[in-house]
Order: sequence, then C-alpha cells, then structure tokens
Amino acid sequence: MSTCDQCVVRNRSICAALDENEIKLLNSIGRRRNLTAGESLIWEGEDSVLVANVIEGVLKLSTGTEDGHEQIVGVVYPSDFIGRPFGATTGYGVTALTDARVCVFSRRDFDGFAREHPSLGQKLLERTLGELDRTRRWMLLLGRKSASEKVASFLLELMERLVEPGCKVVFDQPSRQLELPFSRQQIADVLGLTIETVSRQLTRLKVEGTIGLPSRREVVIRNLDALVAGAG
Amino acid sequence: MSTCDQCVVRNRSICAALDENEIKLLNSIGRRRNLTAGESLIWEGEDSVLVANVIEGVLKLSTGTEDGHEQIVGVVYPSDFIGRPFGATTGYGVTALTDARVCVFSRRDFDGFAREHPSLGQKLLERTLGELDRTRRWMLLLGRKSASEKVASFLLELMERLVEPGCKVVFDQPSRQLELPFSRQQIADVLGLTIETVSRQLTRLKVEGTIGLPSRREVVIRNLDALVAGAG
DNA sequence: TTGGCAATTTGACTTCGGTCAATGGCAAAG
DNA sequence: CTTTGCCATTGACCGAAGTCAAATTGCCAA
Repeated sequence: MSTCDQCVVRNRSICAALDENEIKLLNSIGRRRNLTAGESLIWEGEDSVLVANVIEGVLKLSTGTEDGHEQIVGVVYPSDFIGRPFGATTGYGVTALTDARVCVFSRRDFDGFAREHPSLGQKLLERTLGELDRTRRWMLLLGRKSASEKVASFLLELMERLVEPGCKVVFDQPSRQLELPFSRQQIADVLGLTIETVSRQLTRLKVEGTIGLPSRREVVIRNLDALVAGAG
Repeated sequence: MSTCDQCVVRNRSICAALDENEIKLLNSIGRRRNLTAGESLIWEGEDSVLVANVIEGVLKLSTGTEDGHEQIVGVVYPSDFIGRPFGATTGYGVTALTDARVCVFSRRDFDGFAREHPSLGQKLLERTLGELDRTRRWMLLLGRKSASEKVASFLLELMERLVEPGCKVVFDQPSRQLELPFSRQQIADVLGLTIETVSRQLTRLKVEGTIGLPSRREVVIRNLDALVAGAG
C-alpha cells in the first residue's frame, strides 16, 4: 500500500488524475519532505531541478529587485503544485511560511512521467490556468488599488484559502478567527506596500471595528460586509 | 490544402505540436477572423465561449475596478494563444490594440480536441507556464518599481516582443525605431500609472536623450544602456 | 485651408504612502 | 524574573505620483 492512500490531498492535488497503478509509479519517483517555517525549497534564478505538491502548510513564491525590495508573486496552499516543469529556470524562490510538508520530485523524472501520462498533464494545465487567473486578479490589486483596499482584499482572499482542509493554520468559521501565516513584512511584500502602511491600515480596521487583532498572528473578522465594501 | 499551410505562425503557435492530419482536423473546427483596432473579441466576466490563436497584430487583456479604473493584465502578440479553455468564465476582456487577424475556435470544440490530442495540451501547458512566468515578472514591476523604472521596463519589453515576425508594428533594428501599438492611456493601464505620469516620464527620457519621440505613436531608442540602467 | 475634436503635454497643487526615528510589546534565553 | 532582541506600532515629515485644469498638438473631415 503506497503512502499516497492516506494522503490528505490525494483527491485534490494533481494526483487526483491518476489511478491506483499510476499513483504507485509516481510515488516511487517522489519522496516526502518536511520544511520548517522560513526554510527554502527552491531559489530564485536556479535551473529548475525539482517540483512538488504541497501536502500541508503555506509557502510563498518571491522575487527581489536588485535594490533589495522583495515582491511575493504567489502563495501556495495544500494540494497546490510548486515548481516549473519543462526545463526552464525558476524566476522566483519558494520558501515555507509555516512548517510544511511537501511531496517532491526531480523535475526530470516528473517531466518524463507527465509526458507519458496525459491525464496528469491535463490536470496540471487546468491548475496552471487557474493560477494564471488568480495572478491576473492580483495584478489589478497591485496596479490599481489603494493601500486600504489592498489590505482588505488580502484578508478576504486569505480567509477563502484557509477554509480548505490541510491548513494547520485554520480559519475557524464560527469565531471568524484566522491565524496569519504572514509577518507584517510579508504582508507588505505581497501587497507592494511598506510594513508601516500595512500596520496603519490594520489598526485603522481595528479601530473602525471591522476586525480584531488578538495577537500579532491572529485576526478576527468582526464585520465581513464592511471588509468586502472596503476591498474595492 | 488547408489554409494552415501558409499560416505565418504555423510553427510557432500551439499548432506546431500537430501533424498534417491533426491540423486539417483542427482547421475544420476553426475559422479566421479579422479585428479592427479597438474591437473586442471577448468581454470580461462572460462565460468562456471561444478561444483563439493570434496570427497578426497585438491585443490586450484587461480588467476594471468598479470605480472605473482599468488595468491591462496581459498583452498578446502573433502566435500567442487567447482565451480560457476548460469551462471557466473569463476574468478579463480581450480587445485588439492594432488591426489583427486571429484564428478562433468554439471553446467547447477546442476542449474536446485538446483532450483527444495530448500533444496539443502539452504545448498549451508549456505556453501557459511561460505566460505565468511573464505575468509574475510583471507583478514585481507593478508592486515595487517607480514610475520611471516602469516606463523604461515597458519600452524594453515592447522592444523584445516586437522583433518577432508577424508584428505589422515592427521594431526596425538598425534605426532602433518602434511603432507603439499603445496610446498613452493604455501604457498607463499596463503600468498602473496615470496618463500624465506616463507622459512626464516619456518627455523626461526624451530630454535626457535616452529616447526620441518623432510622433505620438513612434519611439526611437537612442541610448539603450541608459534605458536598461533606468529599468531598475 | 480651416475648423473641430481628441489625445497629449504641461503646470499648479494635493495627497497618499514612503522614509526615518522613537517607542512599545511579546517571546525566548539566561 | 529579568534581560535581550526582534517585530510591530506610532508619530513627524517628505516626496513621488495623482488630481484638476489649461494649453498645445496633431489629425481628420469638411
């Protein structure tokens, strides 16, 4: 019995496209790996050597300008796919925001497997198209939204993503409380703002009663309508 | 003999994955269509009903916020693929910037064809991954670059894209002159700026001698190094 | 050629968000 | 329990880009 049978994301990740035999085969070329918060899996600019599925945890994809600024260009959650198949160099680094567990494959092995199993390629294509959609919505946020709209949009997107299972960091539905997998600096890097502006916007939302901030890493949504209205 | 034989983008578009018989089949479910500058092919928010290949011309993908601001989230050139296969709604509109010629397919027909011809799906996947890479680089620009860096980066990217064949709008290598497929407002919508800021940055580059502006729709690169340095 | 119109440029002023600096608070280590 | 250090918050100020308004340009049609 392969370890995949008990995998939390077996039916939501790209593996859902595969039957029992295929999954055994894929399992044989991959291996589990645990990451601690802050640990990197892939570095910006290196040749793409590995790809992975996220089993548990949250990871960021990020690039930097030469003058030291960083921009987070993507955030991945359990069942998401990481990496750049088909022989390109990765334009961004991948780093764990929380402790995480991933299922890694050598890019070369994975490419071969994908070519021999079109159903996997198909799933990967659908996933990539979805990711492109999400990234483009994010561009609208970066290009046209104000700081307050950015922060509100960020909290809403986070909420949606954290309800999905496998996130250690849960969004507790009844209490509407969520645990932030991001530091203030990281939120700033997602939104193209500074840490000070993020802090000011969050305290403003708190003072207005829209949200509560029990601790640095927790947010309570007190007035969802107001948050949606503020997201622009 | 199918019309595809003389197609300029036959070997660069996703069609390059197909053999003679397959291409005849694909051709039978598609049709050519001419667009005049400003004409839309797909509207934001509608169900995805058609997909297409760009044969000639330049088109924009764009979304708007409710308060009237627009953000261009992608620009497509000859041989690029347009649209959202596999049954989602399109999150952005597609509009011709120049007169253009495209090869359109009903999304439903195309989906079926793609599922039966994995090599096409494979090409589409590679293309989509590349597009995602380019979009993420663009996010860095939107989130972290200053107005002057944005404008310089824009001109450089445009230059690279316009050397490829099939662009009526040519980048004339020796004279380093390029014809802009964008109005000032559209440049602003690409970069997340206002029309005034774009105009000011362009005149600054002209005064500095980095570029020349023979007419509203033409740019001459006079000092490439300076432009690269200014792109951040 | 001229008039009209839209696009662009330019100028004056405002504002949002960035920068710099000081303070506060929490958590791990001693 | 105290110390230490990081992260976050808060405040004062500044500047880049936005806004509003006017002038200019170039283009098309009459």
